[in-house]
Amino acid sequence: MSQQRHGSTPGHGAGAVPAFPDLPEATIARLPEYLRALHNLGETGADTVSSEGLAAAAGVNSAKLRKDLSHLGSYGTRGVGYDVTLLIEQIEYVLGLDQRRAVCLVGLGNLGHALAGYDGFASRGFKIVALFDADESKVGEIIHGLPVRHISDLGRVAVEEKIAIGVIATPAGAAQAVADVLVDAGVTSILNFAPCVLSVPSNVDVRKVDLAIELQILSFHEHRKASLTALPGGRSATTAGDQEAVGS
Amino acid sequence: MSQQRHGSTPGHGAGAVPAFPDLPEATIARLPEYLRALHNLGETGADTVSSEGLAAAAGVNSAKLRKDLSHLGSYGTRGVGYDVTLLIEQIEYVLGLDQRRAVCLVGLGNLGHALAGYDGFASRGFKIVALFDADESKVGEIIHGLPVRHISDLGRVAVEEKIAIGVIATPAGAAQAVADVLVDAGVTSILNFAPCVLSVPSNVDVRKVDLAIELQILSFHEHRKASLTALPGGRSATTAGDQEAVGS
DNA sequence: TAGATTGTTAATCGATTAACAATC
DNA sequence: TAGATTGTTAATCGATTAACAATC
Repeated sequence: MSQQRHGSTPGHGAGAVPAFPDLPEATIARLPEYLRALHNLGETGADTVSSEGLAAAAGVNSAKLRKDLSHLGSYGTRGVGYDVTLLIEQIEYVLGLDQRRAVCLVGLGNLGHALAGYDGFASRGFKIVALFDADESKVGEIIHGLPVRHISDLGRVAVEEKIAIGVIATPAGAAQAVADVLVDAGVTSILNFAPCVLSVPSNVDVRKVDLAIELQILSFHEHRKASLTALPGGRSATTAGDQEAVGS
Repeated sequence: MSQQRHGSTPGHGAGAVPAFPDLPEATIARLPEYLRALHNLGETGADTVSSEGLAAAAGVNSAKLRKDLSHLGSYGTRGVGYDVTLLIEQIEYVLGLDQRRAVCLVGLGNLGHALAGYDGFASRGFKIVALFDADESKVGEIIHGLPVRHISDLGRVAVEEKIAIGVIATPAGAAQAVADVLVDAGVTSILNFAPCVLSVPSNVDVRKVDLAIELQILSFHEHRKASLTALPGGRSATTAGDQEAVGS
């Protein structure tokens, strides 16, 4: 689901060329998936890829892929497909991945600890530059090469290090206060792992990842499937469904 | 965004009362958020809550909340609001949280280790009952009270322990093989943290959490906001936007 | 009864999809 | 040219929202 409203760019200067494509939220959320698939294809040595091929690799249908890419402009060649390298460059440009963005991580419990060491960040255009925790006994500890600083330094360091994205991995009770400090320090993007709603100004983007919610959604479907098999006309779980790839 | 297609319950037995409400995917994804908000409200001693109040606590607007809840049936009282306890019971029933579901976790690297110790699972209706890894040197290690087993035991144990949900936290290269074993063992719900698309039969639900993708989506918005401030008619990031809560 | 708030309606909006004309 | 595949159109579908009648 989309996680954040964005005021549709109000009143451009008359006649100004829009510096930036106005992409549908659903498209934005899929671009990183296409990018990952393209990187994989590039490693296998492919120079070009058809919408059909890329769509399969990204787990979507080809009409949706072409529609999504058409919002970026016209970077395919009819009869041929898309140039893998060119498309990677285009998507990375739109996603703003041509510049490495500084990330700070707040909260070094179980999850924060794991996030601090997560390879996927560094390998995909992000650099964790600072760690913070409220627990004095953790301050000074070196985690994956970075020292833990006290949360009271967050505001100052966020400005100094030009933090672009703040990741909140604190307990729910502390998350809003951390968000407030981040916002005051000028951070306009927050990734929130705490199970709570954050209140922020409308120019700040928040995305939320809630692991328990993901399980609860799966639980709903388990419940639904169980009730179907129990139903008179219901299809049994083992016979139902054609073998088909997943995604959307 | 929704992550999985669901064949719309085909051909019920004639006249059979549907055992289960057919909820929109977007509604399902919000129910856990409402549930969390309701638990918070319950702890503060509230007996009833209005759609306005609950919506605010869950970060959505009240029309959406009422529409969502109307799909469950009619559990509010006009002029009064919703009974907190009753609504909790209803949502928990629909989400299938009245029965504790057994979860297994595959892949005990950085992230898997953190997930194994994540409180949010146990406290919200799930129980991790087994851990698996391909690395022989990890087998036998006790992590948060559970022994790590070798992945070759996954199929057998998944059946024995009646695993309802498999969580994949392996590297991307191993994820599909793990999914195949889970599916063979009859597991029909998978939460995938590996950055890759899984191919599974259509009766299996997959949800995907990709941390780097979340950052890339935020990066897009950072890029967009930066391009706005550079624009002639653009609003500066610091003056833009009314102070408003986030969500949806 | 008067006030409050739900549940529903209907309009609107955005996303998906199939089909195909454009074009390499 | 013939075959392949994009980019776009238009129809469809699902989700959101404001407004309000129903009703506690």
